[in-house]
Amino acid sequence: MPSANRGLPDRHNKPVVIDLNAAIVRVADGSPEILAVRPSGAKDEDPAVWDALPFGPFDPLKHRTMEIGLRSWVQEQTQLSLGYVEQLYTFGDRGRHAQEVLDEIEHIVSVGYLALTRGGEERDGVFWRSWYQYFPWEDWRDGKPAIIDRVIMPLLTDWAARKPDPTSDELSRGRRADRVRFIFGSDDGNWDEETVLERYELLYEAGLVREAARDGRSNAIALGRANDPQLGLPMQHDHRRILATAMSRLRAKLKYRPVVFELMDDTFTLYELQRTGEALLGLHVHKQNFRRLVEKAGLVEKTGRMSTRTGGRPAELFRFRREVFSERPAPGLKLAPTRTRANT
Amino acid sequence: MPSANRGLPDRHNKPVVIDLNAAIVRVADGSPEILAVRPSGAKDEDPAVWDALPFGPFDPLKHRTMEIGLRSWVQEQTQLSLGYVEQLYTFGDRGRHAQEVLDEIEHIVSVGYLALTRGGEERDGVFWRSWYQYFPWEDWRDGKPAIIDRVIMPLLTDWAARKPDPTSDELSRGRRADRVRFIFGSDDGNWDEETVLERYELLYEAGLVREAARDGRSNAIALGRANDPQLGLPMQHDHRRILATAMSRLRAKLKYRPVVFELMDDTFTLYELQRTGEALLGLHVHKQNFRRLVEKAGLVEKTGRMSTRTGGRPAELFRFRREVFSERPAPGLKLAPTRTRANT
DNA sequence: CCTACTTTTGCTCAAAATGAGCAAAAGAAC
DNA sequence: GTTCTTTTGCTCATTTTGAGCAAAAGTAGG
Repeated sequence: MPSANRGLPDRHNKPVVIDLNAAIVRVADGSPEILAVRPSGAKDEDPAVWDALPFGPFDPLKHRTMEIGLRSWVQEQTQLSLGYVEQLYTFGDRGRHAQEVLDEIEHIVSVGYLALTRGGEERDGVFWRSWYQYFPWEDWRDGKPAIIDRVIMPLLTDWAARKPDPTSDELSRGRRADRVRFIFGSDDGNWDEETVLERYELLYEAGLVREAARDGRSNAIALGRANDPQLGLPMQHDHRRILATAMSRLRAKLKYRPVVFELMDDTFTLYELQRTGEALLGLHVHKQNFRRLVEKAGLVEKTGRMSTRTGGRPAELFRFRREVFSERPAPGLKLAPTRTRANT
Repeated sequence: MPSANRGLPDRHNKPVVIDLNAAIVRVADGSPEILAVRPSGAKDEDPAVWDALPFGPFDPLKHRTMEIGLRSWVQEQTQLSLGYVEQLYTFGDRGRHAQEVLDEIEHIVSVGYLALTRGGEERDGVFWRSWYQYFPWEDWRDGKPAIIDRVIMPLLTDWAARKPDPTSDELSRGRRADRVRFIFGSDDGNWDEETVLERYELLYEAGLVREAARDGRSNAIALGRANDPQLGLPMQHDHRRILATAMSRLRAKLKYRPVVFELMDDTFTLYELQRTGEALLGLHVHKQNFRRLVEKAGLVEKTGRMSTRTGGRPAELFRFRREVFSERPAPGLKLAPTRTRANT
């Protein structure tokens, strides 16, 4: 077999252990929710216990691919069978997991996945929570979140003014200010809803999230504030980072691939579709233009039936036009934010 | 420590071994090239020996992150220090690696990376090769590659007409025809240059690439043709799949992030910039519009100097405007293909 | 110096896409 | 009926896009 030769001399790798993590998303009535787990026995309200994403091991002997492995234990753990699944990123940082893991013999590499679903019950220890509870600054549907100007920007500006730790591989001070300015977009005009991950990592570096303190990245000035619930709920391990990655990916993908429909019921009104899009993006869009876009792109087709639960004029029920998959570049929702409020 | 609790009961994962693979890209004079390695001792011309991507182990004890590990042995192996590096995808399929690996005790998970660079010498066993030698059907710069109509489409059409193997999780027959039509875009009009990976996987499934035969996925009818050099050079392991992933990612990213400049010299003419863009996309773009786009996006600035090696009127030399990084959504080249040939 | 040739650069123009608002239609609630 | 709410249809100015014409500024060859 020609392929039997390897390009390089043999070597012995250190064995590691693979952890699969799932950010499972649904949208329930305008709220984008992700499935969280808590250690059995922990009280729901105990703030000292942090949520986790569902996660589990990858056993290459049991499952042919990682995705199959993921589906299998998600099913077991949560009684939920996943539809759309997409790999996000593989994190392998040493010391990423907190102290408790450092002295384990094994090294853990964690592979993050994004999954979309339409529903699923809660059970004890498994429940849905709005992702904006972990990322309060990401929801701009009612304008710029107050938390940004009231808490985040002051702390970040302060952090940017300080000298970076010489041991870090960070650049100069001016850079910090730049990063803050264009990642958090000091003026509203230019909020980029896709850079969720960059924002989280900035907050982590600046020591403004609790995970940073846990990992020994202390920030005396910010320390008190990092416990502020307005800075979002923390998660175990690096799960909040994985969630941020999932949000970034989903917000981007929405625009060029018809993935929203994985989250919709079989039939829906155009406004319901718009609402889930907005929920995910954390932004408002112009209603009439949204409708024009969706119809012209041929993403939906009329069912002929009407929905009466609108409160106003009944809305036509639509369904996803599956044929778009056979029409070349299957498009998404090119949602552009509206700047004007008051457009109901 | 609150984070010390784990969401789930302890479990014992099977240890696996992590392989890092690098698709290292440069563009030399209109040719997009990737760095390939051959086993030392193998003759360059021997077609029974397949190229590989540079790859190496990840040792979590030696390197803090996978990316650092990657950079380090790429440096050792190829004397090349990488600039831009981006993680692509983690492949964990059992049986993905050919037979020779199946009886190894360890399971291998391979993480693919894309890296961009400006040059670098060749050494024995390490050399640059146009990526279109591995993917001849991806270069549309001189119109639709003849190979598609002459070899690929007939074989695929034939394959689509046959019944899928009942053991596979494939769908019905009509689906196959659909997939062929819209992934390979039977009529030119709708070639999507970004779906490199989908096309490779289709060819793999249909048994039209040599790796498929190696992995035991036989296709009697296509078998003779899979050795046709026009179907591209094979690579060891799943390296051609990783390369396809890299091409897809790079072609997509080009359009929304200023990554081309990682491949350019310090100063360049606009046409040189266009040529590398075209080389990567495998398409032609309208010259005047390209210039308009690039200048209006503020991606470049004049240096004042001129280039005389144009053969015609001297061209102004430009440089990348680094400030774009501090101006919100750092844009890319929104290259749209030209349909008209003969626009020089 | 003059004449082709080549390539860069500037500009125009029609067609399509985008962003925003006005207003009629069709129900529910009272 | 009248009022309120929401859906739906349409218009309109502005930008963006795709494509082509033509002048400018060199080189190469006589």
